[in-house]
Amino acid sequence: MRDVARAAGVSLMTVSRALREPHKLSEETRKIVLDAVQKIGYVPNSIAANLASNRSSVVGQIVPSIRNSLYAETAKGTSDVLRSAGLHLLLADSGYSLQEEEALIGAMLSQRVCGLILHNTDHTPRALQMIERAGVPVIETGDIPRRPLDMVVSYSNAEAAKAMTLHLAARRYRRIGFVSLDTRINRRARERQRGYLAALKSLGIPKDPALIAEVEPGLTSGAHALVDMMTRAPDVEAIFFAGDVLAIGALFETQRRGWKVPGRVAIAGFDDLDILQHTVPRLTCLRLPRLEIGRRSAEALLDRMRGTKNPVRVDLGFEVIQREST
Amino acid sequence: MRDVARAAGVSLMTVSRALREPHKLSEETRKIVLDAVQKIGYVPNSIAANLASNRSSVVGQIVPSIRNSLYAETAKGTSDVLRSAGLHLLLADSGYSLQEEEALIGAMLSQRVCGLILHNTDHTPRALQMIERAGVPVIETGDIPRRPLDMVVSYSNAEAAKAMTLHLAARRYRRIGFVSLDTRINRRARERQRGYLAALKSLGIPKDPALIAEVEPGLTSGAHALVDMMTRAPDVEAIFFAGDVLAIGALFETQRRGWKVPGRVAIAGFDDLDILQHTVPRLTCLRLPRLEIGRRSAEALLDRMRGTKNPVRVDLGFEVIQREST
DNA sequence: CTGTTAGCGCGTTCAA
DNA sequence: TTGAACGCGCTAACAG
Repeated sequence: MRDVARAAGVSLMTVSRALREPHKLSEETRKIVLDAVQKIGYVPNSIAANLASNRSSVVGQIVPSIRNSLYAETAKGTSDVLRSAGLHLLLADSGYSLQEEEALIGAMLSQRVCGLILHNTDHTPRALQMIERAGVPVIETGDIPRRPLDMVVSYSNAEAAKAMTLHLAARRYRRIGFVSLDTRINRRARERQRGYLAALKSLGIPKDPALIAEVEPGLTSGAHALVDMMTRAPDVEAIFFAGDVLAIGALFETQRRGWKVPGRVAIAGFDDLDILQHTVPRLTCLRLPRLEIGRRSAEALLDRMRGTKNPVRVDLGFEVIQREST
Repeated sequence: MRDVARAAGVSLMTVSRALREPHKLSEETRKIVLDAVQKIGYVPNSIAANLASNRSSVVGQIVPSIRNSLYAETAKGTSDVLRSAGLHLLLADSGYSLQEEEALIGAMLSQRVCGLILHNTDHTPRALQMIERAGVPVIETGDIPRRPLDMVVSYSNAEAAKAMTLHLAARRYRRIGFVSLDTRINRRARERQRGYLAALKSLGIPKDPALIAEVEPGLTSGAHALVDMMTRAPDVEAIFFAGDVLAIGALFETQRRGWKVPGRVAIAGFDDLDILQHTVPRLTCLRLPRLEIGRRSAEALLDRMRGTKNPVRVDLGFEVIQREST
């Protein structure tokens, strides 16, 4: 920047202003400075700018897994909105671990991110303390917690699971199975199971342990879950796979075995992955606003930085998509 | 840090050393300082540290699309290796645009990233100039260019496509179709087509325009491409879908139409997405080292930062996976 | 509209 | 083994 100032024959401050507040300069001065910037090939050092202004232009986002396209979708939404506001995304992957999340939060705060987006509503005590001390705006995502840390942009897992269960019941399925990830370590799975059970209760259908399973993530796991449940409870009419790619794994297994869907058993999934509208049969599922969660989170963060003090609590809802598999 | 120094009754410098070079302090001093750090809940300001030391702990990575699980895989590899070295990942999405890539490179250099990983081997002149001026180490990925910018960690698209075409020929398919993304704007697609044509030539099979198609990305697009080609060239025996999820879209279309694969037509894909081993039939494809590309890129960057000056040019190769669809 | 002065919070250099 | 002084590249606050 010094070189630019020298080349343009102005002070450092004028260069700084030419780049950040061009309207505050006379047209000619501005032009001279910007020409010099071009000629020198100057690239501003925003880390120095951050230090001086005590603000940064980076937002940190922590997702359970980058490889999971659902979270990639959310990250894409965040990234798009941030970029159009001139901010950047520091993205990290907690591997579904709270310890890892804590470490990442520490690292991000140490980088002085100007906001944090966490796809998680459980946090370690130390993580909570660090966030509080840092005083940065935080968005929680992935579920709607009773007592949010700060802002929330999400849908309700319990509501969504309940809605799908009721939908299946409305289509005259009575023996409805439910498969999710481990509810002990995954709050989202827990909430979904809660929604399923709430639906059964409201329908007056008794809970049957043979119709409830908790499994590892993955296609293979979904296939096994299907076969296990059909073996344990041969009269099961529909299975609601409330996790990741479980439903697809299960559907492929029915194809391999030549089981008719929904003739032999109906299958419903949770997230509307692209692929679900192309399988044979097309899969009934919930549509969750993955991209929108990312976008709205970023927007809420931007609003807060611009001075809004309103607590944000956005429920983006969901939709039941009825296709051929139920 | 000042608070910590005061609480511990030492100078700022001692605090700094306690955190960065603990072995250079007496044990008791170190202990006093670290206790104070704990008590105060101090989080170091690494942006100030970066400014003072003129180094940063952030690596920038630009991929064509975060939503594409192939790139998410690569990003995951990078992120894992960086984290274990105490560095961070600034991830961005160019949307397959060179202009956007240029803008992102500028933004990242302005953040003074300590390294750049680009999933692309074509760049705008201005991007090249900025990178050169900044003097940061760069990794190019996604193909093996003739004249790399700096370091390369990839596989060869042309070699991979050629290998698959030869593999199909070895299985006695003669009329082999080839579907890719737009070769005019996508160098990787161009290289793959080149590999396909090279294989035909070496086999003495003449090129047939009816057997070559360029389409948009997406499942639907793959389905259309299949039908189009089967209509234009009813005698096509095998189709090699060399792009994204095209092969899966095509396979689902055969299921919908009840076409036998490989009876009516054989199908091969490019990337070994998880799902390909679960479809019915399982899809023959290439296995590309997506995760490994990310890991090795990060490692090469780390090596360079530690002072290695060797030019890096890693060809991680690929593998043909024969399954049921061919 | 433009320039001057004083830091931002740390690391580097040297002296103690 | 420890500490003091200086500066990284920029911006805030003010003065002109």
